Order: sequence, then structure tokens, then C-alpha cells
Amino acid sequence: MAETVTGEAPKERADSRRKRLRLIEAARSAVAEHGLKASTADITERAEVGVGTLYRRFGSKEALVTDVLLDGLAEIQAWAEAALEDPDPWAGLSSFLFAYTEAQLANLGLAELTSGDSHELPPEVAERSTVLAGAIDRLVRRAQEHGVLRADVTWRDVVLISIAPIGGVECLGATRGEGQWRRTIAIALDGLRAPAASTLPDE
Amino acid sequence: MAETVTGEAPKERADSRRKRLRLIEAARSAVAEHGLKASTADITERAEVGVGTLYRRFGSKEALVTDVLLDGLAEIQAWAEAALEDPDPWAGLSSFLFAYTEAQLANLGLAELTSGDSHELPPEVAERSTVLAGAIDRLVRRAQEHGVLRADVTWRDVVLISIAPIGGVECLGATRGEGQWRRTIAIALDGLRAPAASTLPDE
DNA sequence: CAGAGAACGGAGGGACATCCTCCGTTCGGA
DNA sequence: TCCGAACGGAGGATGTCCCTCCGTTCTCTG
Repeated sequence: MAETVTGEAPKERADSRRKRLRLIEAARSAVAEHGLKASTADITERAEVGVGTLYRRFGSKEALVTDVLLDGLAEIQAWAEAALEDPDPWAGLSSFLFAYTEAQLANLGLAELTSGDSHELPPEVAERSTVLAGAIDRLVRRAQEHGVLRADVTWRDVVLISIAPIGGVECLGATRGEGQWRRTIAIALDGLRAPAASTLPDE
Repeated sequence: MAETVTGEAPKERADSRRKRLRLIEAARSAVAEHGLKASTADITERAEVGVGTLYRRFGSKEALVTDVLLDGLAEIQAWAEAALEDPDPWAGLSSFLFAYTEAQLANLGLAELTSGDSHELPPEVAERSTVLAGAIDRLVRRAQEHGVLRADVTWRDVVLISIAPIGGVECLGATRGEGQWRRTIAIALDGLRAPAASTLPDE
């Protein structure tokens, strides 16, 4: 057999690789649309693959979904770090906030992750979330040190604002406009600008 | 028999009345906690009543839940009208916003109703929602006419802000503080004050 | 090109969850 | 005391979802 001394991975068959990639992409879109509770049937149908294939490759639905979440988190982490490089601290913070919210609108799973809707998260996902929180904290502090962001807000306030327009598609029966969420963020950003017009209550 | 000429309701038996009231109260708390998908088991257990009793009295789970929702909406409607009587238009709007948000935090069913999470609502509930939207619209316009609220916002912006802190109990893994939601609303209110610091994007 | 075995598909087992009906039992009120 | 209204909750019907199993198909190698 190919039991070489190096013990390398035994080379993936071409069809196998194709379906593995299709599964990951399918899981991404299923989680984006239905959140962390996306079903195996939903994923395998999008991938045009049998359920068996999913379990042979990933062992469980959760393992596959975790992969997808980590990918999404990594992308947002990259945005946050890029925003920290922006010479204008206010522009960095506000553009990150728009991007983060838009990402959550496009990906329900990410939104559930951020808001803690799903009560049990894989430890690795929880850990990467904490790292992201740290980056957002740095964005906030930098803006405050430059005097462009009111001094009494925390990174938690910013995260909470980012998820503000998520969830639901209407408001009191009226259809929500396509750009409605940008207005909410814009209003909140005006409220975040220094100097503060009022004092915030305690957390 | 008690078949009187007046044909009045045949007088409710004492135990029957007691359990009916218990069911309504139980449904209120079940819907508050679990939203519109609160189960019959959840309701009947809280009421310490058999499922049969629920169906004998209300015909279906939906009828009972609808009753509860209409009650909740009526209460909020009353707050909105009281806010319209406030001599200070800004105080009226902002106090209503805090109260509305707090009500949704305390009652998940109401929050789902507002955000349109539940795709099928009984027509009567939808109708009362529209009436509430009208009252909020009047609150907004009055504040704008007095020049205390930026001119480019609509009642939809206000409703969307009211549901902003709903959903989820954390942010990126950190436990959300008890008063966190008040901060979000306070920030948004600062952003709503006239004069506007920026121009809002289109809806 | 043919054969070995890796990879595949999807029916179906098993484990819930949920709504509502049905009927033997209990209890209030005259 | 006794009748019928009201009760409780087991269970039928339906649906959902995760994952396993095994006969079938396809890839790669010699």
C-alpha cells in the first residue's frame, strides 16, 4: 500500500475534492440564509451531494458549520485590522461598522453568533469572537484618544449597534426598505460623535 | 332550563372562569418568554391546566395567542397616546421610545410582532399594528414641527431603533449588561436630535 | 482497458417536538 | 344528592432533523 515512511495524506481523489468544496460553499450559503440551524438537507441539496458524503468528509454537521463560521469571522477580523490602519480614526470606525452590519445582514449565522442567540458555540468559535472583540475595542479607543468619538462608549455599545438593524424584515407591518439599515447605523453614528449630547446610563 | 327570553350567556361556572383567567396569564408569560412559537405544553403547564381545557375555551392555540398580542398592543398604543399629550415633544418621543423598547425586551412575542419575524399574523393584529404605527408617526411629526427632532427621519427609523437592542443576550461572547439596552437607545436618541450632524441615506 | 477499492447517494431508523382530539373522571351548583 | 358541565392528559397524526448503512458508481493505477 501507499504506506510511505513520511506518512503523508493519501492524496485526495478528484471527485472527492470537488464535492468537498461544493459542500463548504453550500454550507456557507445555507448558514447565511437560515442561520446556525441550517439543516443537513438544506446543505446537501445546495451542494447537489448525498448526505452520506457530508458525513464521510466532515463527521458531523457541526464540524462543517464551524468551519464556515471561522471563515466568516476571519474575514471580519481582517476588516477590523484594516480599519485600524486607516489614518482617519473616525472613518476607520464608521466604515468598519457599516461593513460589519452589512456582513451580518448577508449572513444570518454570523448575526446569531454575534448576538449570542445560539446558546452553545464551539470553543474555537468563541475564542475567535473574543479576538474580534479585542480589535473592535482598539478601534474604539483609538477614536476616543483622537477626540472624535464620545468618551463614554465601549466596544460593547458598538457591537450592539452593529446588530441593531438585524432580524425581521418589516417594522410594524410596513415593508422595510433596502437601505433602511444604513439609516439606523447613520443615526447611531451621529449619536456616537464627540462631543456627547447627553450622558449614557450605566451598563 | 335557564333558556331565558333574553338568551344571555349561560353563566360561567366558577372553576371554569378561574382556569380561563389562568390560561390567559400563562399564555402572556409564555409568549413573553418564548415568542409566538410558545407551545401549548408550555402554556398549560404554567396555568396548571390540562391541554383539553385550553382547546375547549379558545378553540386553538392561535386564538389564545392573538388575544394576548392584542392586549399587549393596546397597552403600547395607550403609551403612545399619552406621549402625544406630553407638553414637551422631545420628552414625549424619547420616553415612549424607552418604554416601547423595554416592553419588547420583556415580551419576545411583541418584539417578533414588531420586527415581522413571524411571517403570518392574524389580520386583526396586523390592523392594530398599523394603528400603532400611525400614532408613532404623529409623535415623530410633532417633534419635527417643534424643531427638536432632525427633519430627515421617519416613523420607520424610530421603530427600527426601538427593536435595536432586542434579540440575543450577549455581544461577541461578552455577557450583556442589564442596562446595556438603555445605552443603545440613548446613543440613538443623541443621533436623532436636531440639528442633524450628517445626511441620512435613502430608505 | 480492466480491476481494486475509494467515494457516492439517499432510503430509512431513531429520536424528538407539536397540535389537537377523545373519553373516562371529577366537581360545582341547584 | 345528583346531573351535566368542565376537566386532564394519554395518544394519534404529522412533521423535522440527524446520522447510518450498504448496494451502486466512479476514479485512478498498472
